[in-house]
Amino acid sequence: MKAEINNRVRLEDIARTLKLSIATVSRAMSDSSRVKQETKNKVLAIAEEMGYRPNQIAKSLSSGKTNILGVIIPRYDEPFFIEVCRGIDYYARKHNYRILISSSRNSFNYEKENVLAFERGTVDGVAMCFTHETNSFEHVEELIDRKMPLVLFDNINHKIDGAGHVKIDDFSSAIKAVEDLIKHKNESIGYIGGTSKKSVFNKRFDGFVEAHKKHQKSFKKQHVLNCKSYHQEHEFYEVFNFLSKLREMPNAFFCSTDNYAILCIKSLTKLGYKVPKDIEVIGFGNLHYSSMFIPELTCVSQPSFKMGEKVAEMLLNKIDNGFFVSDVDQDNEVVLPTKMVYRDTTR
Amino acid sequence: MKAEINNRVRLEDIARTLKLSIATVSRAMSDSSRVKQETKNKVLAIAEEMGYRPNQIAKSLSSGKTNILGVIIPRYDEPFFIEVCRGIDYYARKHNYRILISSSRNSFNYEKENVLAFERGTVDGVAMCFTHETNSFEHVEELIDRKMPLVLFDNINHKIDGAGHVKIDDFSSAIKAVEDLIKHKNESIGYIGGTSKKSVFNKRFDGFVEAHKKHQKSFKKQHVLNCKSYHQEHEFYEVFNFLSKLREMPNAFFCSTDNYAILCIKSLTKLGYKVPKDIEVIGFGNLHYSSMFIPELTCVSQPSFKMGEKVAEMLLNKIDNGFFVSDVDQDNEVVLPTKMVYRDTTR
DNA sequence: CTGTTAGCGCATTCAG
DNA sequence: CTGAATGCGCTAACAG
Repeated sequence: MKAEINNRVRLEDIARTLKLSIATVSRAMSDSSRVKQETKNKVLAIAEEMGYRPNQIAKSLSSGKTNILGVIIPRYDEPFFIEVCRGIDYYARKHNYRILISSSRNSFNYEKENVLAFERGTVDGVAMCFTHETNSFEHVEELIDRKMPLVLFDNINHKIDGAGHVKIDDFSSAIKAVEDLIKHKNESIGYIGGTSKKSVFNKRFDGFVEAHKKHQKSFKKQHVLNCKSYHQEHEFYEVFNFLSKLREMPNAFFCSTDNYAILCIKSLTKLGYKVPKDIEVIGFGNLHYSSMFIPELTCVSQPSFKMGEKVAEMLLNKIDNGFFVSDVDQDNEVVLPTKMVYRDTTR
Repeated sequence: MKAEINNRVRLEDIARTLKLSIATVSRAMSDSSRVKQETKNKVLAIAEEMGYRPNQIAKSLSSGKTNILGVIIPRYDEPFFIEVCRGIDYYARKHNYRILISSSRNSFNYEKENVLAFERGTVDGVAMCFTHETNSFEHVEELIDRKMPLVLFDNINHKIDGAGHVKIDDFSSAIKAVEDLIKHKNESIGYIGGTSKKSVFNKRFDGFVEAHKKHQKSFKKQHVLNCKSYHQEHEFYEVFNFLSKLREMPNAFFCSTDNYAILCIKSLTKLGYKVPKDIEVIGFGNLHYSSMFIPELTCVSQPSFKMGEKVAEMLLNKIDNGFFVSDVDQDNEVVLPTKMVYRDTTR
């Protein structure tokens, strides 16, 4: 009756036509060893015939599992985050999980809203990356209090007790890159990066500073730009404006993302400089399009996809093996290696 | 008791502490007019205090609504699809829906699997774009049979009865672009595009042909490439290889995506040609990074974000107003306008 | 091996 | 305005 109304076949319908109990049908569907093979076959056959689709919602309510991972990213339109999502998705689906992505639209308020949404029982665990605005952590601590498995990645400025952490060593990676620039006999090196509110950028800048220290070099404050804009166009103007006003141009630039490197190169080109002949540029990230750019970008390569896989692995571990356990490591932290990729924007 | 086990506060817990019935608490939570304001206040206050979070799963099972839209895209790593998702998400969240994105990884089998997953009651409607492999439509017809609101977008090679359709006019857009190239007095024009299995590409190619016809021009078969590769690198080699083997180079290229345009320009540059001085290039799509490329890309601008919004609008219409209804239009089809964006790869 | 029963947490009749 | 009872579709404990 009901089945005819909403056109959905239920276990009950199968049970009735087969003159079995719902329990048996349910067990047959989940291939329980406590059901005769013959019965299983019959159930499966009729289920197929009737076009049965298990109701995932009912299943979840009953079992307490949704097989969905919540993923919170600061924004959609940054290929890095999409790559991480791809990695999470890749690992998750191998293990019969799906992912539900929520963008925080670069806003702390949206981030909190996203966390709240995931407290409503729709996901079995949460993977998230903080926005640049995020400066307090009650929302994620609450997640932990509620025993929600949680793994943080990328922009981690604060270690959360009980959560997993997946990141790269931004500091060392930046040192490595800037050292290359120093070794290339560049007299002065500039830095162009994103908002200083974002810890990954700060760490990359710290690496920039450290590399100079290490080699007893100095850099000029006026060669450092922390962009405040958020949209591609505004960012471009900010970078272009900064560069066009420089009295003396550095011999090289270290940029905290590939995108800034591209904006930098674009601006330099407009200003009549040749990259890398006049000025070398190194980016950070190694997105797909970085190698498509002309000239092809030299950069620190960040394992975005692998980061996603690792995040998913830790998360599923927490989900399966209980809350505070992490087989991945004991610190609840994984630091992924980066590597330099030399292409055409360095000599 | 239970509440203490899984640490979740339920309506029952609130009801007990307030000496009210579950029903009243439930009504208070949904701001029913059938509850005294005073009671509502008390309920809301105590709910807040106890840290109540409604169980969305239970809610869904009971109400038959999940407030989730399923979105199936061919792949994650194509910015166009992410833009569409952003648009869907933007509209959806304004209306209290969330989206669950599933990638088909360019495979028809995965696509079918994704559809199947959405038949399990986790979503209220489905928005989808076919992969290039998709050549039969039983899976979506089944979705329709099961009364699942469905909206197709972008790569539509087959109109599905009962589904909504959102697309652009690939044919006319291509004609427009190629006409520009013809008007620029280019003697011969080449075409570089993606797999001929994808209808959008075919339509763009048809437009290429039509523009020639319209102006009594002809083009050479050897100036046409339908790429078969799928990964950026392979694609690059395929394009480069194609171009390097041409005996005579056309004066311009029309490319079926921005990405092919970039690969084309990159290859031409490597081969010693100047764009646009020697050869003009027009792309299709207008992704964010198209304007960051050097030289900035001239292209057909496709309203990706808006397409997403429209998709969500149609889908929510179908969900709210019943299955076969669509307030948007009567044909269950929306064709979004494109426009030419002139930048630096044309003269 | 199979059936009976009792929830999962909430919404929603139907009573009052 | 509030409460008691039923059911959403499935799982799982218990019984046989």
